Amino acid sequence: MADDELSRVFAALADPTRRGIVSRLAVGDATVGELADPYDVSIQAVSKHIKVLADAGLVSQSKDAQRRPCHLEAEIFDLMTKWIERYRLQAQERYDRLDAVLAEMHVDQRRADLRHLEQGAAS
Amino acid sequence: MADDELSRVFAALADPTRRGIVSRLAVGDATVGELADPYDVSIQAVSKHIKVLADAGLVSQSKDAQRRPCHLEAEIFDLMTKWIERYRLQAQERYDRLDAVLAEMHVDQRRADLRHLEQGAAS
DNA sequence: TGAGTCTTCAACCAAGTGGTTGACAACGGG
DNA sequence: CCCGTTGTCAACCACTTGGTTGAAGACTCA
Repeated sequence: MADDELSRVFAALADPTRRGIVSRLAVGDATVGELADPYDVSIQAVSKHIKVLADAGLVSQSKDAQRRPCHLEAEIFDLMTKWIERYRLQAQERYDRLDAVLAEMHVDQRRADLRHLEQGAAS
Repeated sequence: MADDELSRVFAALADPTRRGIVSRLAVGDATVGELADPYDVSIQAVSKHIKVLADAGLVSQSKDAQRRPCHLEAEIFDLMTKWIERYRLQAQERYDRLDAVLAEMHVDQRRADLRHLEQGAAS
């Protein structure tokens, strides 16, 4: 994986455990232990997942005694959404233009049919 | 990487070369060779990238003699967008509620200040 | 048919990923 | 001050990934 930001964000979300952590954090902040609870992997593994999310800018951690409450950084989603929307819309416009071309072809075809009918009637 | 669809889509886009291919395809369909042209990796590597995108449902390929024109399947973007929006909005609402709470605290603080002032004036 | 073009398949390799266990740092409550 | 709790770091392992090269399949054209 390349180390640019967009790559890190997509890669971070390409794992169901990490997406689960994100969806849990959308409800509210939580400690590493709380986040690890639903999963049957070690707490160290979850700690690593959180590090990946933090490196991607999706999550931040603060200090509360020996606890490290995790917080979802929702702004970073915009980066993804913008990238996605750019190409989704671009592709959509292309399809719309294609539809327009096809519609125009149908009009032309109808005109040709009409001419053909007229010629047939004349002969 | 887990093999569920959302994971495949995110993982597919977690690579700058594959995002480049997607952005090229948003302009219009292209053959494997055309897609490989801008990159200084082998055509086989690009063919593999296209396979990853196809397995994620982001790209489809048709047949034109020995060519395999690639086509962007924009609908699959909706899957991601929906996932992202769900948690982005959920988090946003939470922040809005927090803002409301903070605003209310400020109001309470102003009331307390006011009482304090009144008491100070009375004493 | 035979040469040339476009693409994929197969085998291989270095580097990265997600998991483990063990050690340890940091902190709060008896 | 020690002990339990919380979390990270380090080393290791199996597996995946992104790249390579070489061969072969599928097709066109002379």
